[in-house]
Amino acid sequence: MNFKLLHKDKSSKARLGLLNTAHGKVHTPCFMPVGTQATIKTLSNDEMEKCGAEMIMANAYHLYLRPGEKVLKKAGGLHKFMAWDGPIMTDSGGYQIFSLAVLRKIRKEGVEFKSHIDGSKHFMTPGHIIRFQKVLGSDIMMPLDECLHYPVSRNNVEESLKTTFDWAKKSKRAHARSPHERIKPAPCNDTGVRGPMLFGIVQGSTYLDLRKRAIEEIVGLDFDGYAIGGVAVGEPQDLIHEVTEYTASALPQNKARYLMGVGTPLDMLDAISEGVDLFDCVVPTRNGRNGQAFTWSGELQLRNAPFKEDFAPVDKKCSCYTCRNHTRAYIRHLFNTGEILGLRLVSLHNIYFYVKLIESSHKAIKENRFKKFVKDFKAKYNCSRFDLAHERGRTSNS
RNA sequence: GUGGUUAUGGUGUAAUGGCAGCACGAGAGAUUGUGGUUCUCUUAGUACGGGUUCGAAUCCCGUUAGCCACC
Repeated sequence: MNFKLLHKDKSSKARLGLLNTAHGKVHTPCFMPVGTQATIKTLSNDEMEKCGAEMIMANAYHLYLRPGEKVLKKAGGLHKFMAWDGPIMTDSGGYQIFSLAVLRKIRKEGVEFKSHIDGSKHFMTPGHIIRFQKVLGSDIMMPLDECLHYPVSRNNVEESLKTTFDWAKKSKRAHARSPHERIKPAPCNDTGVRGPMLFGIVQGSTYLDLRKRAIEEIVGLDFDGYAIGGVAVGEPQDLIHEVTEYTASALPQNKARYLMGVGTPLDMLDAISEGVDLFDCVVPTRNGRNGQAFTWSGELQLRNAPFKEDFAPVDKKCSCYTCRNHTRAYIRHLFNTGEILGLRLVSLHNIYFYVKLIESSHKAIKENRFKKFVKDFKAKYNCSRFDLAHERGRTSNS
């Protein structure tokens, strides 16, 4: 078994688990920082390890276009290429083909699209993408799927689900056919896992009965874990949680559950209490590069004027490198002057915060008080937002 | 001192006598299987004082300030 369920919280559906991969163990719930192009933007591997990140995410679509299969094969796989020894999950690129690439044509066999970089034409089948992820040496592979944006008609979802299911079957077959020898376990690896895992993806937009059907079909194929896809693609907050809760609770207990592309700290805590184990999201890094910091007392837009002479750390309760050494005023200055260090400092803090938030969740789940943990966190998180708005109101009135 | 010339948001610039516009800046917001990207919104101006005119950033007079040339 690749996934072991260790404990279930008694106050919610939250769970603790252990995911064994060819490159080491992953404690779930786990947040995976996103390193689309074989790098967590602006951060070094050393910094990621110090943050405590266990597994990272990369993207087959981007790496297929650049640097390409030839380079990655010669490099000896993605782990060697980017010098990251830990577990790596790779997204198939399904999402990118539908969000970035132009002129895409979906056929039964696969998808034809033009590169968003140079306009070159490509044709990808589910089999190609599985084989490429094996060249990468991915620990957890994702199959090609179709991710629809919200809102979308029921008819379109039904049609799309047929394609995604068909591609899931083909991915599964391609995985079974091709050998695993490209995975070389890390020297210290004691998980006994040799090959890559393949997860199945559940789509179905916000139609719960279609989700139900998709779950039955995908679970019937028996994947190593299951992903909830097509969530947080433009729908309102309450729908995100309704769909997540429904889908998570209908998935098998003994397999890892991965909520794709989510989310904010609040989204993650809600999803954990609904029984989700894995997350990836660009928010801590992308928003970090735009000056938004996540803290135990709320979100800060560090470019905002009130921080001009604020010589406190980003978060008093945080012990990351950024908070131990620098002030809000300094970081605001770096953003205002376009200095690269600003992007790095906030990205670093946000990743550290996300990892620590998840670690605190582990403790709370173990002690069966996760529901209260979430309630307390939310109270402080929203309270701070109010305080800041209140302060702003006061300064503008005076 | 004399002659010439110029003066438009914080900055740089538009506007045959007829709705003062643009860019940057500044202030805020958005971003969920990556956009260091982009988008949205807000802010703020005819140097000062007179005159001509239905109507003046625009024409006339004066003041102030800057720039150029000549004593």
